Amino acid sequence: MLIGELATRAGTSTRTLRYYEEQGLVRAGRDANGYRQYDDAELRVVREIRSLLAAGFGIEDIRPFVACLRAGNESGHVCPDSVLVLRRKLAEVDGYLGQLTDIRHQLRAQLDEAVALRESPCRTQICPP
Amino acid sequence: MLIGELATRAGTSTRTLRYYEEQGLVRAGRDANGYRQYDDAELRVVREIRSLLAAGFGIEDIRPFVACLRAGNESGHVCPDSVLVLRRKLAEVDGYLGQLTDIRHQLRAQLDEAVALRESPCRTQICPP
DNA sequence: GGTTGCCTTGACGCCGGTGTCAAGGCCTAG
DNA sequence: CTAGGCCTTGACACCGGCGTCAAGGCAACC
Repeated sequence: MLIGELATRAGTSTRTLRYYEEQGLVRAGRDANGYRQYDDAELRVVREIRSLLAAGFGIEDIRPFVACLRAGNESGHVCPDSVLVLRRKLAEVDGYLGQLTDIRHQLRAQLDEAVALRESPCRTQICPP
Repeated sequence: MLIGELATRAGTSTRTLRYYEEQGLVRAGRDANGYRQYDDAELRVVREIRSLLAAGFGIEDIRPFVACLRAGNESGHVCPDSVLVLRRKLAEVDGYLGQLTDIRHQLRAQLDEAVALRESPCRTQICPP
């Protein structure tokens, strides 16, 4: 499988695949032409990468998952190193959730306050020109 | 008030204040030396900016709030334009919250699955060297 | 006069995952 | 022979809010 086909099948671009290879995540053989030749298994790897990236993982975080897949596992997240990353990421996400929730409350409060002021009989706000 | 003092009082750096000025958010007069001279009111403006940035707003989003403050309002979020931005941001934040919540569920599920596999009598995972 | 500490503008670096363009090689079909 | 479609490496652009260094002016004190 050439790079264009893999890109299409994985729903991404050739540029992206070359980047993953540069980062040591994806492996490719070479044809006599110098064209990259991909094993069918790489499709799973690329999909795993894309899925993890979409979930907010960074390239470094993804390495153990790929290694886990390459070791012959059905899924990339069953190995100890992957589990560590999963735990860390879960804690991170919980942190973000907490912050976002606080921010949401603040926004809600400010919005309510602004609306209340606008609807009050005495309109106090002065707007820019 | 010179830039260093404002920076200290606002809890930020001179670089940051110059950047805000470059973005048209903060205003400064000039001494005969060419030194920036700040009005006391700018401290409030800078604090408003910092607070909004911390809440995830971008520079562009912040403009209406500053304009609102400059128009003489007690708070920057009572003007119509600010309210629009607040509404938009609230929706955005809700979107992020939804996504993060989904991701959290996925992480949780994958983590639980991995742990279950590890603790099962039949250890199926094969780990990388 | 020299040192210290403020100020000035200008400009590059970062982070991370791509888009995109350049310049060229390989292969196939007309 | 040529046109077109695949491939190659290399390298710059992006986004946003600064950090940080460079080179120099101004003010005040010893």
